[in-house]
Amino acid sequence: MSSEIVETRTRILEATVRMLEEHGGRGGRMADIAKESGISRQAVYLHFASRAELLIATTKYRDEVLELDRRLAPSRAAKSGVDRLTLYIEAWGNYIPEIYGVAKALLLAQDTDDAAALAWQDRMLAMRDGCRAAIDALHSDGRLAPGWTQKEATDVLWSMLLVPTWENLTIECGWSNQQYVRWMKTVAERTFVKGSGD
Amino acid sequence: MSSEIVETRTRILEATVRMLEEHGGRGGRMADIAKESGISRQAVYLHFASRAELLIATTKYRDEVLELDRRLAPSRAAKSGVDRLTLYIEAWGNYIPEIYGVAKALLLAQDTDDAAALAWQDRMLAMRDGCRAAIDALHSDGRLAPGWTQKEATDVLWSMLLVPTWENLTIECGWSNQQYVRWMKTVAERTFVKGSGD
DNA sequence: GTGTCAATTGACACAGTGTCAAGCCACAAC
DNA sequence: GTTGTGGCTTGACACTGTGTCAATTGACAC
Repeated sequence: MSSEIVETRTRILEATVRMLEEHGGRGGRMADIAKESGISRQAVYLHFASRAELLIATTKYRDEVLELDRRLAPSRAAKSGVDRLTLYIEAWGNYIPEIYGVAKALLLAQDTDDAAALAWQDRMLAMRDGCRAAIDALHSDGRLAPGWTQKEATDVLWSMLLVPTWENLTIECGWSNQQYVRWMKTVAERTFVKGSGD
Repeated sequence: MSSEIVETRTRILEATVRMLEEHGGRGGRMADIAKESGISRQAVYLHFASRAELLIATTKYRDEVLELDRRLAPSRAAKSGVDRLTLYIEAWGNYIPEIYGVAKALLLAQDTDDAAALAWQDRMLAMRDGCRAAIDALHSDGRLAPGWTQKEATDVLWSMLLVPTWENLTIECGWSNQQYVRWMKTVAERTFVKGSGD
């Protein structure tokens, strides 16, 4: 039955998630993942051609399971640019901790694997689109702070929402995720919104 | 003569810098570095016990050669908190591109090597001190924007000045370094300085 | 000459990825 | 009932890169 194929594949993906979440992206060798899946190391290669491919598939799988699209809906439906901006930060900021393990592994795999680098870049460019949409909405409302071009503002917003920044604030500085979301919103408002009374 | 030891050691360090700058932190295997130094691979191990140790030594070496301390002096001598903040961003922002290759390599080595992780963390904590000093100065002037605790403001400033953010803005977004410095100053002022007229 | 010391050569252990070939086993078709 | 077929197993092996070890060379110092 092909449902068994799917079953094994899914079992590998779930095991990968578990291993990576547990080790924070480090470790999680093919042999470990195989063991965790309850199959042989070679069997993993029957489903995924390489470690990079497995990581990429796991990333996509997580996005589906965690319903990234649904989480972004409130931002898309926002009535004002300011709302769009803060709702986007909220959605993304609450999403990062859920994907951190897998994301970190893919981030690290970039070093040695071009396919992984490309996949991560794709992922981040999709995230950039959300930033761009928020900045564009702000601009349409005439509330983009003076001095910014839309591209520059998008680039900065994008960069400040990157995983390493989140990583530093939460893991290194000990912030809660709530704290992260709250302050990123504040920083973004003060930085990008015209006349944000402080 | 021990001057010859130093000479070889320095030659290795210089070669390491060249290799890492060239490959943007990727590549630069021990064999490559040895070849670039004009000695055998094993000879490198006579001077540095491991790749991680070599990377750490190279980082320190660069800080000395590039006179990081001297570059930070203007910020330390600043009369106002606002000046201290912007001069610090300027110094650090202009320093990153000079160390990027080596920094990136050390950053990547963190994954597999605990000593490298520790060394990088040390390095970043030193950078955090500069951020803290700037925020403290701002606070002393009574110009820290309302809402911030000094720790939180320090954490955010620190995080936004991290190498990956610079990397994304310059390499990914194609910004010039001048552009990076200018906008980081602006973001920091709008975010942290009370009554920064926008 | 003898000692010392940096450096060389070449071999090897080890970890982790990825490949290959042979075989096992359950289930389906005829 | 035997013949496929497909998913999986086992075990061996190639390859890369790090780090170790031992024997040797060559220069310079005393």
